[in-house]
Amino acid sequence: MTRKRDREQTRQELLATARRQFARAGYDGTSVRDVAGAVGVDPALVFRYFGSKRGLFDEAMAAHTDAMIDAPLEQWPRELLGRLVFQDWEEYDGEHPLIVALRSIGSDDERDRLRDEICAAHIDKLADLAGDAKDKQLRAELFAAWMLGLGILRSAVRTPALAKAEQQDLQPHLEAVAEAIFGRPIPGPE
Amino acid sequence: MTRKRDREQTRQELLATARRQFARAGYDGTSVRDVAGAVGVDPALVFRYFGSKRGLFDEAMAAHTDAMIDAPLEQWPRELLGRLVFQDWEEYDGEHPLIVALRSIGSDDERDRLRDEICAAHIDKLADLAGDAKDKQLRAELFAAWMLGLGILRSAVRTPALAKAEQQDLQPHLEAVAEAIFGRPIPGPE
Amino acid sequence: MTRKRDREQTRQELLATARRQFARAGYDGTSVRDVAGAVGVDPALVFRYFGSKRGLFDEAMAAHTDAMIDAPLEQWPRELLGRLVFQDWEEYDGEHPLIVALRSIGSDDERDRLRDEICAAHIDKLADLAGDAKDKQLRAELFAAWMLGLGILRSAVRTPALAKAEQQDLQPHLEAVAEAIFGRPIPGPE
Amino acid sequence: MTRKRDREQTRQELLATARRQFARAGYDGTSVRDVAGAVGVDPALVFRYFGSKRGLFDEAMAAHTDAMIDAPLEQWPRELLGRLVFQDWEEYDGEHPLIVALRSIGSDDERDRLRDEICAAHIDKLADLAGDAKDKQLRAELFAAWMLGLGILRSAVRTPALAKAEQQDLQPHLEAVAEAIFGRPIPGPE
DNA sequence: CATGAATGAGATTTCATTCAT
DNA sequence: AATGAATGAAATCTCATTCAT
Repeated sequence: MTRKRDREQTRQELLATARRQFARAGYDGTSVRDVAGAVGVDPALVFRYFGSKRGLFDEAMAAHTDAMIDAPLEQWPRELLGRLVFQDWEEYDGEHPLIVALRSIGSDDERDRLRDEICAAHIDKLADLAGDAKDKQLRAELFAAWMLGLGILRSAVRTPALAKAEQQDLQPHLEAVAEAIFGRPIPGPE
Repeated sequence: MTRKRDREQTRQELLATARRQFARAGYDGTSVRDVAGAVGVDPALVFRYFGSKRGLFDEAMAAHTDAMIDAPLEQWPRELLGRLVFQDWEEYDGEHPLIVALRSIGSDDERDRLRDEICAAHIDKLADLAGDAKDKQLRAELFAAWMLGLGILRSAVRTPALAKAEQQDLQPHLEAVAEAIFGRPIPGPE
Repeated sequence: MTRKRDREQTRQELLATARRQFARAGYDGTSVRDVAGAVGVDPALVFRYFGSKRGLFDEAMAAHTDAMIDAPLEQWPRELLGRLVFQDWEEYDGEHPLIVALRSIGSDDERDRLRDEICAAHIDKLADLAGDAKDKQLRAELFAAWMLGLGILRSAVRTPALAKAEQQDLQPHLEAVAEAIFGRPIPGPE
Repeated sequence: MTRKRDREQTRQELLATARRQFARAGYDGTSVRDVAGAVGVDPALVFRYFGSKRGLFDEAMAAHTDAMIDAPLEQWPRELLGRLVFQDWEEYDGEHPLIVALRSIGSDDERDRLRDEICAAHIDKLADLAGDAKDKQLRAELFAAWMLGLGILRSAVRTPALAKAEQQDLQPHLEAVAEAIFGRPIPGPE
């Protein structure tokens, strides 16, 4: 009955389970007991490894934010569409991690941290697509807003058309909207 | 010494306070005690009036979903922009009620209810703007996604450019994107 | 099975029980569960009434510090001997409350508070007995130290002779020591 | 990378650290983890070496009770004053070990053990100073009480005058009180 | 022998909620 | 109809301690 004594493996299992549970039920709706129980270890272990419930949450959510986009600027829109909207996020129980983060904001500090992360990771780079328009930043945010909205409607609200759409169904619309927002054509896949 | 014995007034005060608190701290972050305390009544009253904490939440959030848009079809985009993005939502402590709802989803049933509400109130009508395109519903959802994303970025994430933008700053972008999505020009204000 | 609903009575029972338990087992050795259980109420009630475990402790211990000595200066030594040494402290399970307090110091702040209380309640007044000697304060502390030591040896350590001594057995020694410390005779009971 | 493998050295370090921590924070306020951590070893080692937390405590506290006073009877009062009151107890973080012991009494057995230790080490011998008075034992306890009280007031409560007094400031008072208690002059130094 | 992964019990505290008055 | 005393469940977290490695 006693678990295999493999720290790293146990840690990873806890993180994976935490991701799913936090995604499904939100921060407050998930208890450390739940997570530990699902993995089959004692809740105390969670505190040993992650210090606190929040520590577990942060580490679980941070896991997949790292990966930077490494594509040429022109392909960012399509890349973001793929990443922010058409991932299946099965690790997060089909829930969009940004929404999980959004749902789990519990203080202004956390809100600020989330904003800074989103800006740094997604928005700032987009501004370059607007050339030297005076409202570059705004345009970037307009586009990011669309991505975010699409992600939410598709994965959280599960609106009928978006829920069953595939990425290629959106490709023409993507190009049209990107051109409308950035004021110049953004080439699609050649 | 005892409170004004005006049942209806107390109910309304409880709802108004609940709206603010739920918006600020989320469902789990708000306690019945907080709400009752802020109004100056006994928590037990909340249960007499609303049955349960969830009952209070539902009634508080439902209060302002009613108001239907009563404008000609062509003005829906602008109307929605005003309603979903550029409201100040002071009743909700500056927080977008859709986000409050989103943050408070605690079960699949609640998710379904939220979806149906959003579709009925905002999306279905938009589809008519797409004329007889075969992906009318999708286009409507694409546009709704943008609105939603804008609202979230502006009021919840508080992204810099959007946070200080005024509705008129977005008007040209609104027209461009609407045309891109619906495939035909949507006239701006006269 | 449900308790009589008398707030004040319940409060007093909790305080009385808390006094005994804290005295017997010290602050850390006593759990809120224990106290509430002994009174037959739910632990949550303790928090409702006293805010925290510390709140319960403080109120329980403060209960009997108030009573000020209202005797002429010359009778202070005998009075203190009665109060600090020859009380039976049955409310505190036979334990000297100062020792309970001493045992329960958990931080420097608490130490400081205890010192100030002891000085204000017992020591400062004693200084007047030393007339205008330049080390009045020191003499007062020397005498207070004796009282304290007697109380501890009698009630906490339960040293054989002191444990079974009566106040009158100490009276001659009290007079001798008081005179030795304050440099002048302190009249006994006439 | 692994610690110096000197069992005895590690034991001593653990004991020294334990003394300080127990003195500073009390028995309950000190965790095995703290002690082991401060020494840089694994907590499990503490259990190997000392069996239990209580075992560590007992051994740490017993360490310095041994040293017997090896002076002529007449010099005991002054000797005790030096030992019980004017030690700096730096090993115990400035805290009087008797108080540490007092604070850490957790059961009646422990209380009994402490009493026997105190009597054997300090009180019994003092009785001889009272000559053949019929209340020799009581007088010895009265004097010991004073020492104890002084120690507590000086090191635990940190009463102002005592906290900054030096041993020589107390010498005349010591002689006066000793004479008052034992009924005969006790010669001072030299 | 020593390590450290893992445990189980228990502590304080907070909440939604019920029920006697 | 309204109050507030009381409850029971659950949550986070800490500790002493054990046991496989």
